Amino acid sequence: MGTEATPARRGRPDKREAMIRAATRVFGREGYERASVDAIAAEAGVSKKTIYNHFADKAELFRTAALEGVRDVSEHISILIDKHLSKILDLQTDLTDFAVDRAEAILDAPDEHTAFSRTIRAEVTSLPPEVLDEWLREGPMRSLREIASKFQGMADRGLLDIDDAGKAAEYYTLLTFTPISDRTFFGALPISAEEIRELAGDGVRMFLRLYGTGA
Amino acid sequence: MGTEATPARRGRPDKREAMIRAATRVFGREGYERASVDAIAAEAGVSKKTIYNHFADKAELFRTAALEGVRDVSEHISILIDKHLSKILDLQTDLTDFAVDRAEAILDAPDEHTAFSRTIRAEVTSLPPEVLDEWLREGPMRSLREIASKFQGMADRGLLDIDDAGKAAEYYTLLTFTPISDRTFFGALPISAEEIRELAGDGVRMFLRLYGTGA
DNA sequence: GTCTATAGCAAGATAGAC
DNA sequence: GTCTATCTTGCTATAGAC
Repeated sequence: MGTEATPARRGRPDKREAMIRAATRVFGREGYERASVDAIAAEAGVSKKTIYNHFADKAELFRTAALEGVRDVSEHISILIDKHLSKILDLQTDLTDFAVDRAEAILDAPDEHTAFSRTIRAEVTSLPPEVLDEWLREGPMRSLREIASKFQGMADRGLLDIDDAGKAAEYYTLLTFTPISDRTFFGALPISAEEIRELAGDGVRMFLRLYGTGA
Repeated sequence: MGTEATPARRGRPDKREAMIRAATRVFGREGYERASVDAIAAEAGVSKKTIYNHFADKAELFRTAALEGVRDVSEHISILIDKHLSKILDLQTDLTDFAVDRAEAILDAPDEHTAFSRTIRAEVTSLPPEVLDEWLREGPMRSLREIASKFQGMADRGLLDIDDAGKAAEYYTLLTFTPISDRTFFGALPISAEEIRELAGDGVRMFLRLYGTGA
């Protein structure tokens, strides 16, 4: 009695987590269509039926992995934002360090989060619009909001010359993250740590030419 | 006698073209795995066997469509480069007009070239590396080279303040094309002509703050 | 070269025992 | 809830007539 007090306790949460982790890896490695539920079950160490007991179908498993995964990554980036953008000692250095850490967190993430995000981007036209919306809100838009908030604080202290903090955060991302993302096809092609740092540093220099105060 | 004088005459070139066009559309609409050779044959108005007579397998059909398609798009962009970047009357206007036309040529292309390019990007990890290399050379890298060449000419005439024309062309693309490409997931989500023009114009203003001479 | 028909297989989803 | 075994579908690729 009472063994199902919380939703999380239904069906052993560790197995559910194993299924989602396996789904993330296999979907990321193979893409949605090529990924077989058999392979996911094998990699999770459960039977296929167990997967169908927890998830209505392959699509629901994918959606669940997408939304839980993007929250994990966002949470990680949120921590990086606090670490690098709270107390600024040197703008060029701190903005570059954050850019490097963020690029590695997104494009070189463990547990195949990177490959899975690439699969999500490949499936935008097949994805239900509301799932894509939620993924964007919980992922890219959340990070953008948090960065904009830090930039506003820097502007208030005279460190940046900004009138629209949201736009500045967008250009910061465009200049320091997108070149790395584009060059590697979102983490699919290899890139050295040195090259990441160089691209991030170049981007920050450009960003400061647009938004710096010379302070 | 002599009906097979040129390779192009083998097997009616119009049918070959129809198959490649159909492949481009179906691969673009469905993605590689979901696209069935049956559907491609039906859309081309030929039987499936005819496809297998011309192409060894589904993968070769995909590769052929990829490389012929990227040449078409590059050719189109090459014409736009000559049209907008040869005689500069007003930098902001000419650079914006080119950015708008290029974005529409790539992200709103007829015959599903846009959707097919999106599928290629989704398949980078499954694609043979040499095919990806050739696709990059014939596509993005070719356009970049041509833009850099025009920028060098402008720098020589004192219109731009540039030391590395290749880098300038990369930043121009990053600032005027990538925001549109990112926002639409490479043409998957709709965007208005006004918004394209606004994003392109903003990007050019940023570009000129980085590379303009004030002339 | 082109078509109709089919072999052979992989994968999503389900049934039924425990 | 979990597993083994199976049903069913849809697809790539081929065979064989014209």
